Amino acid sequence: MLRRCLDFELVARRKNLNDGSNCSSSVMLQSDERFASEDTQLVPLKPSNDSPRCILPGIGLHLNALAITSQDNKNTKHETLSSGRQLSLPGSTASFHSPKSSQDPLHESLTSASTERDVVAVESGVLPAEDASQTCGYLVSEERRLENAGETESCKRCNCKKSKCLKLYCECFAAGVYCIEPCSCQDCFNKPIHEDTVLATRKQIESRNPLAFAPKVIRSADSLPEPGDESSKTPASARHKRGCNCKKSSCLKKYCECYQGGVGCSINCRCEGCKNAFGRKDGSVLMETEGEQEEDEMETCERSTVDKKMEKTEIPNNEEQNLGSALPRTPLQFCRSLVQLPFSSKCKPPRSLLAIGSSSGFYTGNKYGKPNILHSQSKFEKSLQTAPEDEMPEILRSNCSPNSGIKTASPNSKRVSPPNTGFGSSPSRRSGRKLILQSIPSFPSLTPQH
DNA sequence: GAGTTTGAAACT
DNA sequence: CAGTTTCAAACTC
Repeated sequence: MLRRCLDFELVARRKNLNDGSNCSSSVMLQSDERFASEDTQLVPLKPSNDSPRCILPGIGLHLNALAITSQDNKNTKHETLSSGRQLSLPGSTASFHSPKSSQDPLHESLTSASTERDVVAVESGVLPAEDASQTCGYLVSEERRLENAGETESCKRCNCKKSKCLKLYCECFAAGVYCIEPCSCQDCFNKPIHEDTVLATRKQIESRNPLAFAPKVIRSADSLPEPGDESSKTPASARHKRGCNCKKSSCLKKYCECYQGGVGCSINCRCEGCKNAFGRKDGSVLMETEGEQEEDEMETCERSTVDKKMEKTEIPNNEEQNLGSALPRTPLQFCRSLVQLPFSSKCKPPRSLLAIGSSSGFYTGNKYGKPNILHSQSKFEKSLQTAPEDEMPEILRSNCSPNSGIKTASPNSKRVSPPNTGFGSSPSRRSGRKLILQSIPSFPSLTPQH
């Protein structure tokens, strides 16, 4: 069901966005396709577009999906609802294997397949109406966001010089997508042409750290919200899987992965002087709407929890003001529950976001500043909330929750201990991975359940 | 745009 | 596993 919901969401967006800016529409479409492809376990793709990162479709999904989608979007745009003409390529693996010098072709093929699926699903009415309704708010926002992105900046990707884009230093590689045109990397091996190398490297990295390509920000299972049940949302539900280790940034800058992911620091963090606006390691939460303000206002951080509570209530108001719209207020919980922020001016979605989820759509190149992230997210949160969790890999849920989670890795160690974890069991994650890497021995059992 | 800072990733 | 180095993003000027 969850998966279906996501797909639906995507589809809906697609439709809505078709008219939107190129960027947005394309992105959205991509995501859709991506999902579809995942379902089918197709392999993938390569991101073709410029803004794969701008929008991440969701949860648990691999970035590759995005990549794929980007092109897909384009394709879909035209074809979408119409015919499923497409490719001659048989979608799946076959396409993946054949490295084509030009990425587009590959993409196209992959995309097409997925696209069709989406369309079919939609048309068939497989998706529940509910989903659609939930998605509405999101869609609207998304649309807006996309527009903004298109207006403002073009998405930028990696800029690797020495890593050959084969290490986690490379955002593209870390996200599981191939580098594409927008990248400014040098000696890049993260391309379809070097598929073998990429896969081998990934395997190597995963052997060292099975969760290396897993979403960095996860939501704990216990916080799984019921759809529409805001009360159950827990601010702390989203956490960085491994925790940060910030020393100087006070977790107030994007150097901090927790902050970058829009989540609060947790007990897993080894940060010093944590002032994370999304939640401090000690459990206190700063509710400032404007993250930047927070930086300036140290006092705020020092406020007692009581004060903080007060802030929480206030926040929503701020949002409204900022947005100048009728956006629903965002309960504190809301802010935190969602995961990622759309920080980037560059359209690059927080990595973790991608994984987590659904929210991906939210992040985008928003022109809003960091703080805005919250705002924008809040818009969608309601509708989206359910999705993220759904997509969350079981493994993450069960093992990675802030409390139990990855703790395998002691709070002090960065590296995640190798698998014995139930990592492999998570269908969603698996599927995402599959898209990218055809198959990874280490996760044999993962299979998308539909 | 160049240079600096930062912290994750990689290495020893 | 701790310490160090490398790296590229984030940030500053």
